[in-house]
Amino acid sequence: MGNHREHPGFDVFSPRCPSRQTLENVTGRWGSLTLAALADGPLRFGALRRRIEGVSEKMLSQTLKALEADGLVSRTDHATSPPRVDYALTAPGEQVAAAVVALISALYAVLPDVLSAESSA
Amino acid sequence: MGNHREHPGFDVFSPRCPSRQTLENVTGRWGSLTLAALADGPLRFGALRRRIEGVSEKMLSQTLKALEADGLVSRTDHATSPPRVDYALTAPGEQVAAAVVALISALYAVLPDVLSAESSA
DNA sequence: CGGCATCCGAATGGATACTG
DNA sequence: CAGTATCCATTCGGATGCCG
Repeated sequence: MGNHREHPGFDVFSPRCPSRQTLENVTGRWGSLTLAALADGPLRFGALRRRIEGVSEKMLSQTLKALEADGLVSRTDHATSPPRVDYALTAPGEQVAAAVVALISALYAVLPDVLSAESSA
Repeated sequence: MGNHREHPGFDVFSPRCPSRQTLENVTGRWGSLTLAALADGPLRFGALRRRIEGVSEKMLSQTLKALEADGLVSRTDHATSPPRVDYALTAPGEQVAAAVVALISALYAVLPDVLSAESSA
């Protein structure tokens, strides 16, 4: 179980499958970090920006829009002054974010090997 | 357990942490698909190219090089005629690839929700 | 077959300035 | 604070041609 081949309806290897685009939104440059950041709980725009170091306003905005369009992230505009907007994971978003966090954990686990591989290059 | 916060030595949210670059290699446009493809076993360059539909020769070559430099993928040149080069996951690569496959599985599971979210946009 | 080198248009993405 | 708009440099990435 747990193998991607067990979902006959979708094929991420095919450019025409919608899963491909969603995969790119999720695994894109900022997508994975955004989901991982929100896995710890809802965050405001500015807090997200500070948490994901190096992301520009523009890219964060774009990334959040894509994830929101995918229904993985929800946006709550409190319409107050000063403005306050919260971003949070939806139920599907939680599922995907958990997998992203697991991937990052797996990465951390092998990073010592990776670093020694790079130093011997 | 399984949370990324449990690895104090590394922080993927910091641009200076080497894990960040590796994460981008793994989750990059073609990185995740390459790892997923190799999760089923070693493949030759051409087979890989056919499996990952839409990837160009140049990008596949570049992606494989990055993953090889990270020590996640191994390259075996049989030096025969006609040429034959096999790509396979290393032990660390297997760990990461398994997490990628799990992520894709999670994605498949929520895709119906994603698609309905998109259609109502 | 499995590459690498080059060219070039397209897309990405950051800095800055501006708005509600 | 939470964006949007514009400009611009960098990078991406496909097409082509060549090599062992």
